[in-house]
Amino acid sequence: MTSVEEPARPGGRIRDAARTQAEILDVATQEFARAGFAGARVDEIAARTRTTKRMIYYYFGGKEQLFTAVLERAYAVIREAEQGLDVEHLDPVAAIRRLAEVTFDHHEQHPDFIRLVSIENIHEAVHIAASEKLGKIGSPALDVIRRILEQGQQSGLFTADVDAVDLHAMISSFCFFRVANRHTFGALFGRDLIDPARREHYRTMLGDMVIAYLTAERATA
Amino acid sequence: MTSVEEPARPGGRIRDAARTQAEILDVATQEFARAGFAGARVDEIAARTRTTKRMIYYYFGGKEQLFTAVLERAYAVIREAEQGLDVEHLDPVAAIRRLAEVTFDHHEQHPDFIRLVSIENIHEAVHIAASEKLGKIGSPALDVIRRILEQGQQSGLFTADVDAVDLHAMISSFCFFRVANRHTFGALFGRDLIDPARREHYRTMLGDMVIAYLTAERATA
DNA sequence: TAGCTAACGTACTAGTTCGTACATTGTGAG
DNA sequence: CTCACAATGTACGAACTAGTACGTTAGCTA
Repeated sequence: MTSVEEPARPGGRIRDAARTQAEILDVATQEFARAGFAGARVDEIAARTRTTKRMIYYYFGGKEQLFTAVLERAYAVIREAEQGLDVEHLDPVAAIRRLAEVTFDHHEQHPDFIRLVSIENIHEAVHIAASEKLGKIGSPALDVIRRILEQGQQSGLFTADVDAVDLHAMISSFCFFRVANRHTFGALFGRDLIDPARREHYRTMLGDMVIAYLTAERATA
Repeated sequence: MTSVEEPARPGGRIRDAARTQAEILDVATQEFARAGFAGARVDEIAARTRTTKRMIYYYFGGKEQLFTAVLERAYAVIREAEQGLDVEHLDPVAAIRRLAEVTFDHHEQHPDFIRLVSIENIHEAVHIAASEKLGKIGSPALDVIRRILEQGQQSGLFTADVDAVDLHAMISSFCFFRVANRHTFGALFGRDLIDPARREHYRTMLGDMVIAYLTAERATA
């Protein structure tokens, strides 16, 4: 989260377009994640900024476009994390496990991102569809998965014939659910999925699950 | 979904408290699922009912309580489906696979339920916490899982030392993600997780994954 | 059949919320 | 130094929205 924290120059306005925009995005991210799109209040966002509501409309055009901008920046962060993925030197099993751990860690560390994605799904991804930036950016993680999978399958280590997108879905679903559904799951089953005491347990469980799936003897269909 | 469809008696009001309440709940379920809690409009719910907004407040008290009532009924439906689970006669592997399939099918058939749960998580499960009905109802599925797991572990078939709650989370996460994140996933990766053509593929994948995890040789820690 | 009450409808209000018209000031270019 | 425009602030309004005050009717019961 690129947060902006310079103290206001005492007396007189500050004129810094980039800073103002970044600050609006920071606060808007929190507010949308807190209350959903409809529940978020433009006035509330403005109030928690060092600028005014006028600026939100000046820079972003409206509530809808602001939400889109928030989404775009949130996705940029995860793409960046995936860019830094360096697992090509590992053997396929270790590489997949490492990849799963990176996803696990990122989701855990960015609950606001998870909430934004949940919210965007309630709105059937209209903002992503409308965004040029988000439209056709394939995840860098996908390319990595593709290469590891190929290696593992050629060497005969991986028996499953999944493709990269499906494996990505499998890993994401576990990591996403753990964060997104934390509250209802906790309320209904009395178990906090985010409890630090169980963190390693779930992190290992995810890796075990994925590797077990990839390396299991498949019924000769 | 208990839907109400009797034609209105022509001329003159009908007086049927149960029917009115059920109809309000039906419409409210759709409206909340469509737009989230804050996005849902009480007036819109009333308009699509054969009764008026006054009745919503008469029977439910307010928007918040109406949402709670909607949640309560939605959870009652899934509990009912789980009650009908009859897998005790199967061997552990088949039983787990069957259980996963039932979850898979139910989630797919009740997208509104999934959306409501997503929405409730955005609100940090306050309505579940406030509800007496939803507070301490353990899922019937959990008991079933517990028994199957015990069987499988005693017979040495299952090597993993998961407990029922974690296995439930594992199965749910895949099924939930597939429905809940359908839109963003489709928009970003160009793959519709709900495409009927891939339904069997994912249904099998889930079973394979869970069984592989449960039966894999674990590293002797 | 009179009367009582649960069930229902109409019309309204107080407060909110997104968005904008208009006025103002900082600052870099020339 | 000044001038043009980007950046900013103030004040307001139109539309919406949850919730309610008050009046009406159906249908059971005594």
